[in-house]
Order: sequence, then C-alpha cells, then structure tokens
Amino acid sequence: MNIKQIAEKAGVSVATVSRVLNHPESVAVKTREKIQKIIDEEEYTPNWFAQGLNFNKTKTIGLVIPHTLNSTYMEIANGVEEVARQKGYITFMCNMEGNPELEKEYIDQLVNRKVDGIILLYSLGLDDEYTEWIDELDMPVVTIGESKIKADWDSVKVDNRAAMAEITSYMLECGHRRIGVLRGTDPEAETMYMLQGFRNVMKASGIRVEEKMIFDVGDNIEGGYIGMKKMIGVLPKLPDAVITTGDEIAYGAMDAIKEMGYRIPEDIAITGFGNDRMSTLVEPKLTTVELPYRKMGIYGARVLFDHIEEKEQKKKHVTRSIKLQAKSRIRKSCGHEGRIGEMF
Amino acid sequence: MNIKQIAEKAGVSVATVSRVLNHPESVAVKTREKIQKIIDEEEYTPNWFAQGLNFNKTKTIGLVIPHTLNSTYMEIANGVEEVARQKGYITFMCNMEGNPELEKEYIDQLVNRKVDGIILLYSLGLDDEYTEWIDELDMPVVTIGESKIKADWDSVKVDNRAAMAEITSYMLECGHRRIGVLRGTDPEAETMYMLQGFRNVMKASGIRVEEKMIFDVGDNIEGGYIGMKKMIGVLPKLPDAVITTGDEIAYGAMDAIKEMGYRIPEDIAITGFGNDRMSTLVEPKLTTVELPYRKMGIYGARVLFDHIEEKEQKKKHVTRSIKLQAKSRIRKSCGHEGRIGEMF
DNA sequence: CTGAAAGCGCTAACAA
DNA sequence: TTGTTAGCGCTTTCAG
Repeated sequence: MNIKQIAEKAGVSVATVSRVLNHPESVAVKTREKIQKIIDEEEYTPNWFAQGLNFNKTKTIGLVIPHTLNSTYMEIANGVEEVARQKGYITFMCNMEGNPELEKEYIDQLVNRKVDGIILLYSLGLDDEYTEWIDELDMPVVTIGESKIKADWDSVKVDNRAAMAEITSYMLECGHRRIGVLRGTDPEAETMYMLQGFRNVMKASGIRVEEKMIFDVGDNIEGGYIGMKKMIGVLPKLPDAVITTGDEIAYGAMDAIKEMGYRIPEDIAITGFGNDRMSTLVEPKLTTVELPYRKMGIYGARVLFDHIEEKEQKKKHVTRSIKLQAKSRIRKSCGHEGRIGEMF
Repeated sequence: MNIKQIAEKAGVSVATVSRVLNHPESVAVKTREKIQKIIDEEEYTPNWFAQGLNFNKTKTIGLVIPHTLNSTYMEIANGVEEVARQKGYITFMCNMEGNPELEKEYIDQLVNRKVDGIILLYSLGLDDEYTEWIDELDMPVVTIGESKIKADWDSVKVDNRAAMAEITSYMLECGHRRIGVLRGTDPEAETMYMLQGFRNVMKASGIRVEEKMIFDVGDNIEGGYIGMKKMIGVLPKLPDAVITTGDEIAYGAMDAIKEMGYRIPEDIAITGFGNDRMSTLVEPKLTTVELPYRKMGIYGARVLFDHIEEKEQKKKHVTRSIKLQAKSRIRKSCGHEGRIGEMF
C-alpha cells in the first residue's frame, strides 16, 4: 500500500496525504480525519527509502562498539539506547568484535545510510584524514571513553587517572609497599592514564616504582592468569599487592595466586577496575573501581542529540567534553580491614 | 557526488554508469575502465535510499535480542554477525532490554527498512495474527532458541531436555538423591524442557520429585541468592544437591550457601547451565552444561541466508529445524570426585 | 554496446 | 485548503 493508493481511496491527491503525514495542521480537519482513518485501516507506513531520498534525516543514530561480549561496552550502549528511544530514535549498533579494520567500514556504512549522528565507543583510533572527511560531511560524532582521535569532537570520558590514584592510595593506606601492576593493553590510551595515576601517588608517597613489576597482559581472564604467574615467577619475592586495570584481569590473577597456594589478601592483596557484576562473587570479594558506564552512555547520547539539534537549527556548534568521576569499592581482596562489607 | 555527475565527468549517460555498477559485463571494457576510474577517484558510492527504492534488497538482516547484557545472547549474535559479514551483509541489532513490548516495534522497523531477513533470539512470543502478517510479507524469519511462536518458521534450538537429563544423571551417579531445583523463569519455554529432562531422569531412577523443592527464581545472580536462601529456609533438612537452569543463578545460590556457613559440594552440591566464562573462577569451580551458542548463531544465519536465496530464486521454501546438542562440564561443585580438572 | 526515458514512493514549491 | 508537478538518485526497459 503506497501513498497513491491511499490518496485514491480518500479521493484526494497524494500531496494532501503527504501533508497529513508531515504537516497535519495544514489540512482541513475533516479531510485530515478521513485520510487518517484510511491510513490507520490500511496500516500504511511511508516507504522508508522514498522518505530518505527526500528528507535529510532518518531518526537513526549509529553506535560503534569494540566488543559485544564485554559487558562494559554493552552497559554504555544501553545508556545510549535508552536516551535514543526516548527521543524517538533507533540505534544502529555496529560490533567490531575487536577487529579495528571494521571501524571505518562501519562508519562508512552509517554515513551511507544517512544516520543523524554517530557515537564511537572507545574508538581504536581514526587517522586525521578520515576524521577530516567526517567533519566535511558535517556529521555529528561523539566519542565515549578514551581514544587517540585528534579531531575536535564531543566526548565523554571517565577520569581514570584520578580513579587509579584513589585506589592506589588505599593500597598504601593498607600498608602495602611493593605493588605490582597488571596492565591490560586493549584500549591503550586508557590504561596509560591509569598508570599515570598509579605513578603519581607512588611518587607523592616517596615510593620508587619498580618497572619490572609492571606487566602488560591481555585484557581478560586468561591474560590476568598468565601475567600473575609470570610476575610471581620473575620477582625475587612476592609483591605485597597487585593492582590491575580490569576486573577480568584480577579474576585470572586471583586464580593464579590461589593455584600457587598463596592467600588473598594475606600474602598478596589485589584490586580490579570496573566493578563487574562478578566482583562480589569471587573469593575474596574484589576491591575495585566502579565506573559510571550507563551514565556515560546517557551523557554521550544527550551530547549527540544536542549537536544534532544545533545542526537542524543551523546554530553553530561548540564542542563539549564531559569528564565523569569513578568511585572506589573497597572489599576484602585489598586487605583493608576497616571498610568492608558489601553484598551485591 | 551522484551518478549524474559521474556520468558527465565520463561523458556517458547515467545508464552506463549504473551498468558498470550493477552489470559490468554488459559494458565495453574501455568505457567501463574509464568510468570505474572516475568512480574510484571520486570515491562515489550509490545513494543507499535511491537504491533501496529500486531494488528489493538491502543486504541487511535484522537481529532481535532480548538483552544485550547477557553474554549468552551476545555470543549467538556474534555467530550470526560472522556469517552475515562473510556474505557481505550488515546486521542491524535490536535490543529489547527485557521489554517484550519492544519486540513487535522493532520488527516493524526492520520490515519498514526492508531488511532481507530477520533472526529472532529467544523470542518472547508473537501472537498468531502478527506472525501471519509477517508471512504475508514473505519475509524470511528464523528463530534461535526456544520460543512460543507457533508459526512454521525456520528454527535452531538446543536440546535442553537432553542436556538437563544428562546433568541430572551425573548428580544421581554422585549419590545425590534429594535434589532441589532453582528454575529461572525468564525464557519460560526453555526452562520447561529442562525441568522435563530433570523429571524424566528422576522418574526413570524411581526417585520421587518433591514439588516443594522446585523454586522459580529470577534468572540472574540475585534470583539465585534469594531462591537458595528461601529453599534452605523452607526445607526441613538440607538438600543433597541443587540443580539450576543458569550459571548466574548458580553463582547467587553458591554465595547464599557459603554465607549460611555450608560447604560446597560436601553439604550441598550444585550445578549451573551455560558454561559462562566465570564458571571456572568461582569456588568451587562449577559443574555446568556447555551450550554451543556461537554455533547456534552461525547455523541460524546460514538457514536464514538459505531462505533468502530461495526467495530470490523464487524456489519454494521448506522449513528447516535444527537441533543442537549440549555437553556437560563436570567440575568440583557437583561433588563428583572422579572426573574433575579443567582450568579454563 | 549505449542512451533516452519511465518509474520507484515520497516531499514541497507553486498555482489555483 | 487543495492539486499539479518537479525533483530526490538510481535502475531498467526499450530503441537504436
């Protein structure tokens, strides 16, 4: 059923039908009602492609995600979708599944399909030539999470440096001095800031950081397991504590520590990063940093829609950069006797 | 840059440009090369909407998912995407985030955007009127996982009944007799089959199933925790073992058991379902059932593309139903001394 | 092998 | 307030 057939049924021209669809106020009440009734009866929906050919908007935004198996990203995605749905937009989710090659390809597709805006999650990095191309297109883009993109795009980030600094301070408070680091290498820029936070605190406390206690590992359970075994194997004596840049890394490390017969936190204390839902279920419960994922998504989407609206109203755009704060979750694994006790 | 401009640059008609895009063999080699060169230089891509208006295919499939935070669904989704990408298709992922209302809405959108086919993951159920409507549209659909849909659509399922029967047998082998069940209610049809498998084995072994040992709980960590506490509170004496319909439920239950001071598996043995990546990291490692998620996605996508091709070639379609087998993962939590030992 | 022209379904400027 | 009509960018028949 197309607009012409509706028009015939109603005994009017296609233009009038089009009007009740797009500018109903400009149609006489009686005609409008008659047409609307037929539209409802026939369950007519305008052809999306024909509309796309005429309009310059699709009520769709694109969301590019590094991995879908990582619940971190999905929580952010959920925040984005929530806002988008409220605004009557549909979210086109693109999953790179760890393949950086796909990033540009997906963005190309999104541009091709004329999405109204794009959100990039922890982008693996787009070269300047590419970002300039996007800018020429005048496509609103916002990045969520750390990335190496140099373009002057809207962004939402978490203050990882501060978060890691805070948790490092706790470790020192607990009396740990020889602190190892298992650093996931996945989104590199991000762990770099974490490491800075760690170093800053150590330095401020006058403790020398031993470089050979910092290990780059895969950003997952296996990485943590392997890294921990390696660290214990290499060091002359056990570290007091190990700081990790991700909960999954911590899980793997804990498994390794237990397997080697050591106790947590008595022999080695440990911290995670992310406050994954499993972090209270491992033994002992994991001290970690809670990141405001959902909120990142919500803010990211809001910033994007602001940009989209500015564009529609031909106002000039000012870049927005939002930085959110994380929160430490002190649990048993760090050996801090004082402030323990959380169930979920 | 549009087709007309390309045509002008090349000094040919738009028809010829269109031909090198769609039927290159029908264009003289020299003309073709000249045009192709310009296309490449200008980085011209045909307008997606204009194409959609003419073609009846979009090289896009839709994938409707109940939750994105559940890694189960995402693994299936990954399988689907993998196949789709190989075929040169893009996957449009729609996340219902547990809101059944959204299912039809999303499918409407997908139909509207003329996707070439739709995959429904653990559909919450569509009424007959709706499924008939889809059938009239002649839209290829495949369902993955149990659902209450009555339509004669292609489907890929796991034999949950057999899987649960197998794991129940193991529990009996381990000497457990009084076995409780924590049954997640989320995708109801699915857990129903599991329960059947459980009952069948118990019956075959001549053990009476006590109905008051079967609890319906939320399909997540919290559900398992609450359900387990309730079960222990209600029963006159501890069950020998508890079977759950999901790993997350098991995690919560384990937490409750430990919290109440009981040992696993000595006091209460436990099993999960799903072989979640955390299942080897909880203490003790969880006996569970490994489901071929990725494979389900891959098969589902293949079946869909078969259907799409049949439709293109106007062959008549025969419904395909695939049933995959699961595999038990015996670990420490079930108290089976014999066959333990898996790391990852 | 190539071009002219009709048409896909819709919107919007222009007339009436 | 409504209708007529010219596009939007592309594909495809039909002639040549």
